[in-house]
Order: sequence, then C-alpha cells, then structure tokens
Amino acid sequence: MRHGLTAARRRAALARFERFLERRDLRLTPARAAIVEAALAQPGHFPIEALVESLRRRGIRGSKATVYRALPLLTEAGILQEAVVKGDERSYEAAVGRRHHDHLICSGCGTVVEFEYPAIEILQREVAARHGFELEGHHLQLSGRCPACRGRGAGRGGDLRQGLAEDGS
Amino acid sequence: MRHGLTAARRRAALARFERFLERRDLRLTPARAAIVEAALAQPGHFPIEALVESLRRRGIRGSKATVYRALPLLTEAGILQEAVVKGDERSYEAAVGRRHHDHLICSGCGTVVEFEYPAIEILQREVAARHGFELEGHHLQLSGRCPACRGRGAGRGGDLRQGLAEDGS
DNA sequence: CGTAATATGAGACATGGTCTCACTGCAGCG
DNA sequence: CGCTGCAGTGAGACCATGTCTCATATTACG
Repeated sequence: MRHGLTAARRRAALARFERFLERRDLRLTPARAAIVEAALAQPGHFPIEALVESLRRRGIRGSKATVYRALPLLTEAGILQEAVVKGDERSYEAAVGRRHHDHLICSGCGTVVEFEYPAIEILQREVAARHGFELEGHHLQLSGRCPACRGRGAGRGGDLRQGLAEDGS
Repeated sequence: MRHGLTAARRRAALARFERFLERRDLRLTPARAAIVEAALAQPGHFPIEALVESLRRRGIRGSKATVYRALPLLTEAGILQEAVVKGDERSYEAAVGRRHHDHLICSGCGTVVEFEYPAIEILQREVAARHGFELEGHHLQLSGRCPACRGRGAGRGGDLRQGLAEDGS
C-alpha cells in the first residue's frame, strides 16, 4: 500500500470529521469527504496544489476554492496540520494517528526529517507561561546539512557571519 | 532617539557590510548603503514593504527590486535576520548588536514578544546532532494568547481537537 | 414538494515576490 | 580624458499563491 494511512484510519478520520462538522452545524458533503480522502492519501508532506491536482485526477472536480475552504476545517478537526512552510506555499500533513513532531530540513538537498522531542515542547510551554501566554501552537523548524550533503560538497559552508554583536558600543 | 540602534552601531554595520561585499567582489553602492541605513532605522520587526516605503520617504528612490536584491546580502552579512513570517509576507529585524532570540506571537492581537532561551537552543543542537545534521539555523515561533487577550474575549478557545491519535489503529 | 440555508465551482481579484531589460555610472585602460 | 565593460539600478511586467464573489447546485426539513 502506498497510502500514508490504512483504510481503517481513513474511516476513523472521516467519522471524526463528521462529528466535528456536526458540532459546527456544517455538513459532510461529498466534496468534503473527497478532500479528506485525498488528503489522507497524500504522502507525508504535501502542498495544497498537490491535493487539488489529486482530486482532479480522481475525476472529482474539486475547485481550488473548495479545497482552500475545507483545509482550515480539516486542521481544526485535527485531521491535518500545517507542516513545513517553505517560502510561500503552505504544506500540510496528516495528523491522524500521528504524534506531534517537528521538522529538520537539509539546506542542501531539501530532505525533511521529522523528530519528536518532548523536552523541547516542555520548555516551550515554560517560556510561554513565563510571559503569561497560553500556548496554542508552535512552529519549530531546524535547518542544517544532512549527513549526505555534509560528506558531499563542502558547499557554501558559511565562515562569513561571525557575530557582529561583539564590536561597537 | 527613536532608532533601533545607535549611530555607532550603524557605522559598524556599514563597515561590516562593506567588508562582506568586498569579499564577494561586490560594491557598496549608495543604494545599498541607504538600504542598510534604512533597515537599521526600522523599529524591531518590519515587513519589507515598510523598508521600501521608508526609503521612498527619505527621498531616495529605492526600487522594490533593489531592496529585494539587497536583503539576502544583508542577512548573509549578518546585519539583518529574517524574523516572524506571518502568512505571506516576510519580516526582518536587525541582527547587529543583538543576541539571538525567538518569537512568541499573540493570536489575538498580534503582539510579538521576543524571548531568549538557551536551553531550547541546546536541545535543538542535540536533535540535529542525533540525526547527523550540522545545524545551520532554526525558526521557532510560539503562538498563543497574551495576558490581555486571555482576559478580554474568551475567544474561540478550542475544546475541539481532542487527539485523534488514540482511536482506530 | 417548497423553501431557506449552506456548499460549490469558476474565475476575477489581491498581494508578495521575482524577473527582464534598458539604462546608468563607476573603474580601468589606452 | 574619453572609451569600454560590467555590475548595479529602476520601473514595471510577470508569476504564483491564496482569497473573494456570485451564480448555481445541493441539502435539510417543514
């Protein structure tokens, strides 16, 4: 199977979505169901465009507008979550059946590694509390060079940028 | 003074930029100098648009293109750094004479609080190392509701979203 | 059924950012 | 001291992502 999730999980997600919609007096329309299906069938991280494309390929005409309208619902329902934001376009990824995680991105080849690190989460909560904030979410993205890229090209490894903070004053 | 940095720091930054450009066989042109000046005169975080606007107000016609071209140089030189990315538009902030920090953003009013938390940084480095990555940078942004907004509207505080991870299998 | 509320699709629109290209002006040279 | 080359610049065309509008379709429900 090349889908990110089993059929059972997809069914569960759909049920969850239905419950969510009901609570909001919204309907689980064919279009929305199709979007859920298609979204969960996407591999790991995917840009919205890919989702629209995927719907189109399945013969379902899902207009861009409908998809864009549905995505916030899916995330609010906890079925998807925003993932790596790379420049302009947003990416999403399935949230069902997955633990929370953050991303490590290789600046050389673009590889994305997911990691889970509860200790960091705890500290984040601590920081928020210290400022009187009620933490709602966070976005943590580390960038660096993966093992492969480190070996390969020495690349533009920056020896520039040596901490201007020290001079002056 | 209402500038973010003292004149001394601005001079230092300019000198640094000059050195940087020289190393790259680029020139410190009037336009670039003006952009550095204007950038450092901006308050805390600023969107690119504000910078363009500021240049225009100073009588210097700095075209959008020139500014957009200069910004990567400024960041590479360590004079500016990308800051909060809010939806579409990028923000920058001065990096000179400042310690590294991350951001805490209120989802209610948009207030941005900066914080510094070395412990988190250390953990980040640890995560990267664990995956064989050489850490180059990171982007950490916490979002939540600030004290004021918590007090005020109860808002759309979500009791929805209760961890789908548990069901199914 | 009939009706009102909601959802949809197509595409117009807005916006942030990039690219093109003619032009400018400095640097090095004869 | 005027060429010449080339990086830099400015204006705006262009592009992509995402939002909004509005006419139409669907749904729930009396």
